[in-house]
Amino acid sequence: MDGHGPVAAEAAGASKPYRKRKGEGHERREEILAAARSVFVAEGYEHATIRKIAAKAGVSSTALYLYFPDKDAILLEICDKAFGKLVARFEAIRNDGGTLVERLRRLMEAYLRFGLAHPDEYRLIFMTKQAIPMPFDHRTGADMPQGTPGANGAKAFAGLRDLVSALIQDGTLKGEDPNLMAEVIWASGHGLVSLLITMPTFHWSPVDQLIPAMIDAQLNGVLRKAG
Amino acid sequence: MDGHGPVAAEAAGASKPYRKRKGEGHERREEILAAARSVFVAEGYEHATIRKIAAKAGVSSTALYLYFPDKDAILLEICDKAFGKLVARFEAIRNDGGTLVERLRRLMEAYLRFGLAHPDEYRLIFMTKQAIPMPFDHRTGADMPQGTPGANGAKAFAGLRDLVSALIQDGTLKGEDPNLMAEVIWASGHGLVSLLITMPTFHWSPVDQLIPAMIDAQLNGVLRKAG
DNA sequence: CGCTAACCTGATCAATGATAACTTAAACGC
DNA sequence: GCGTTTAAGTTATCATTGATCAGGTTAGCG
Repeated sequence: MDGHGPVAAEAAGASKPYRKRKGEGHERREEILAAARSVFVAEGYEHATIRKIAAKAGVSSTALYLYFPDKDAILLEICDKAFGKLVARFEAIRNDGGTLVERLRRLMEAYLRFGLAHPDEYRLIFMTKQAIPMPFDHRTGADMPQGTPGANGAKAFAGLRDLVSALIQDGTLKGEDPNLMAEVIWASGHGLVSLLITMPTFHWSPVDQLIPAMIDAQLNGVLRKAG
Repeated sequence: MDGHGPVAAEAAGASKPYRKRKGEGHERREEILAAARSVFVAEGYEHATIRKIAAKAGVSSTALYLYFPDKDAILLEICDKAFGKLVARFEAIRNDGGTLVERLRRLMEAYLRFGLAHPDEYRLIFMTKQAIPMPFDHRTGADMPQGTPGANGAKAFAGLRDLVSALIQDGTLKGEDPNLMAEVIWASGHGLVSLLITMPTFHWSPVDQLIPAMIDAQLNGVLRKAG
């Protein structure tokens, strides 16, 4: 009992087929992802080991390598799916009512709250040395192949950048280069999220003061007249 | 030859004493720190293993545990020393000439450039899940015991906070709570540094545009009139 | 000399990510 | 039915990692 080996498929009673039918490996893949997800959110990145995930999925640890090249690929896929929700949220906000400035404000708040609500995913996507390839060239706008890990992270940035671009064009926002300004805005938001995640023991001001303070400071600093 | 064991003390020729005299263990401690530093900056945090450090120091891997409780303690001490330079820099800037606003601007730029110049140290202090204890209560101002790991990181923040406090008192800076405003300013700077470190493959605008853009945005957003 | 405490080592552990070689059963052709 | 192929999984095993343990050696003192 060393962590290897399959777990009795279904606790008690009749045994279910312990192996997928031919051509249905993708189901096992999904099961592994689900198991990985639960281990990952429960124990965090570092403690989500291959063996724990395998045990939870009811397969041997090696089975994971049939469906994923390595551990990072599994967790990255989970995180990228989580970011899919943020992208959807961004899309909704961009097509929302209200002025462009109001939308930018909501976008920033959505980003901050999302990061704080999913700290492990956020950390894996935006705070690990294993820099996500980011094969998406947001400068030329060339789309990256769908399904690429990190695609949703890049999409989210593109959403911000497009909104910033519109604000520059109608003269509301200072500066000329939408990429530069979007990078600055992103960085300031990222700074708050990542510091709060990394240093929970620091004596922070209440988050509900920090979030508007950060957004106000950025908007005031970046808009031609107070937002 | 498994990575254990002492390395021939001095490549060729007469052997030097392979053991420190009694009462001179602190020298060995310094040698280990120096070896750790060189491995750390050369190979980065993850690849700075106990065994590599020990080999470079010319002692067995076990010897490291005579002087440090664990691996993190070694690297943290190195990083904290590096941050000592930043603190000194901050102190110099705060006692500098120029207006308070000019000092704040220089402080921010110094922080950004320091982080980008020492990415591995920066990462270990401010970007690892192993949240530094931060036993320093910057709210009450109670000093933490000297030598505590992370002390210099906390000191640096205190330096920023005090400058912000002075700016609020003389009416130049918006807001009321110096801690809140300092946290916002810190976070925005940290965001830029950490993103640049984490995602080197992203198509960033040139750093020499990003740094002033970020500083201008923050200062404009946070000062009562444009800085 | 002989003792003691500081200094340092080799052997070893448990956990981790990953690979190689082998087994089992499902599907297909006949 | 019956063999063959091959997807699906397993067991055994590696190398590496941080860390501990029990012991050995030597400096320095009385």
